[in-house]
Amino acid sequence: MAGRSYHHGDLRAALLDAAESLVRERGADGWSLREVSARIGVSPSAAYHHFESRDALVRTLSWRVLAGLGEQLGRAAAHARGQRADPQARLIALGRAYVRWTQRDPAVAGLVFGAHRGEPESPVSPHPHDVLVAELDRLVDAGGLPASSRPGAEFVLWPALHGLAALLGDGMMRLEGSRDVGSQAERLVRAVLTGLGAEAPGFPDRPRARSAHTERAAKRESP
Amino acid sequence: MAGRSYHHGDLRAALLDAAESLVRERGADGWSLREVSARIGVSPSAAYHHFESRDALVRTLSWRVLAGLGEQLGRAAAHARGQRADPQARLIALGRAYVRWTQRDPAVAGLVFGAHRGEPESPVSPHPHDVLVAELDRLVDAGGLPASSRPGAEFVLWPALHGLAALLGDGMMRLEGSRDVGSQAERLVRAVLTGLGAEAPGFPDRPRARSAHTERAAKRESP
DNA sequence: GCACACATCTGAACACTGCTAAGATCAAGC
DNA sequence: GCTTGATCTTAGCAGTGTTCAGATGTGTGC
Repeated sequence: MAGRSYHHGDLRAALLDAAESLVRERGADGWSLREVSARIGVSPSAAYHHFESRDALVRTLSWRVLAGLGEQLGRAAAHARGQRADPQARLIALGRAYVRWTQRDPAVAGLVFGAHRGEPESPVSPHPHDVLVAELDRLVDAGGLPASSRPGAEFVLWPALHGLAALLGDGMMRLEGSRDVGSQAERLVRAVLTGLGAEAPGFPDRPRARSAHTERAAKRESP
Repeated sequence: MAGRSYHHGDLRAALLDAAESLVRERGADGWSLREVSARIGVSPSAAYHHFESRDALVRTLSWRVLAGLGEQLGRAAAHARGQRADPQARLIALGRAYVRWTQRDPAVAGLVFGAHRGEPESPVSPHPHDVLVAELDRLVDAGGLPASSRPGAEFVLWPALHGLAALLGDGMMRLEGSRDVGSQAERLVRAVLTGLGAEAPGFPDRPRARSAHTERAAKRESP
């Protein structure tokens, strides 16, 4: 579109797309910026008018992917079956979707997991973490988790799910057959939720944890 | 030692040491093989007589680090206080040690977590995963976990701990104050263990998971 | 309809990387 | 004391991220 001669219609998006394809084809690190440019038919230095550096491109791409994952998780939770009978059903569906995503796209997942080294600034919306937080709140409202266990619960369930996804994604842990992945996620979510629910009301000095994302969001709302 | 003129006494170990220092100083990716060689005072190509490639060096280093972590975790579990009163104390100590390690050495941890992409062959001993498995078995023996919940329990607790370590390590999750990290690990371990313990004996189609490490070990024992 | 300003992209170059191949240097065994 | 083999070096290749001066368009005000 928009003619392909000198000015490329939307080079920024094209770069991100090409990079994502390359990641999928050759792994999180098996590609170069020059290759991305060449695939689009543009000079190697063109990318620098849209991204500060290669790292910046990777970061931006990973934001895009993360937002897409957030939407997926939200949909998965919304369409969870059996919510009536089982209040945990929505979070289980979320967990299954998270883990399945890692397995469907291990290279992209690896890129995302490795791209956020200490840089909390991320305009990701909806952030997967936020989706999980919302579902935990909803679980409390539905009576599936005692309110006394709620504070900081996301900092138990989120790491658990993330760890499962990460280990499955980079091949450090393997399951037999593709259906088992979901079952494993379900077992993990169930165990964590019932474990949290069984906590004594005044659990020993509950730590106040904050995700980098939440931190940013909080800062934006109260300037 | 052994003269420093032409033949370097133990270049292989020296390379690993220098690489580890560089990782600690500049992050998991902020260094080059040439820099490692230069730091030792050796030509850039010397490393190739001891490692097939840069990746091979990284892999070997991460094995070494992982084995060290395994030992740390074993010691932490062994020296856990309050085992008498609380059968979960050993695993909690292990969890605390795991998470504290990530936080003490985030760059090295990042290297280790990112180095095992699909390559399960790892002569790591004692592997952290094995230490955790042994502690779970011991917990069952001590009556702290029903035997019916034991199968595959490591594939719930291990991801949970790993996720917490990974998120804390790369800055995607932050805790306030250094003591809180341990408390968070404790809460997570407790929740997972009591959650697993509360499972109905015939939990829905318990998946058979295998870690890459266990797989290798099993293969070695039954050829 | 035209000149100008601006965003966009190119070409050439720099310093650096992982890696290879051929040869120099040393230690040890006959 | 010579030879063998391991160990390290020198030189160089192809490819990388990044920069910068300049070419090429696109749109705006006249």
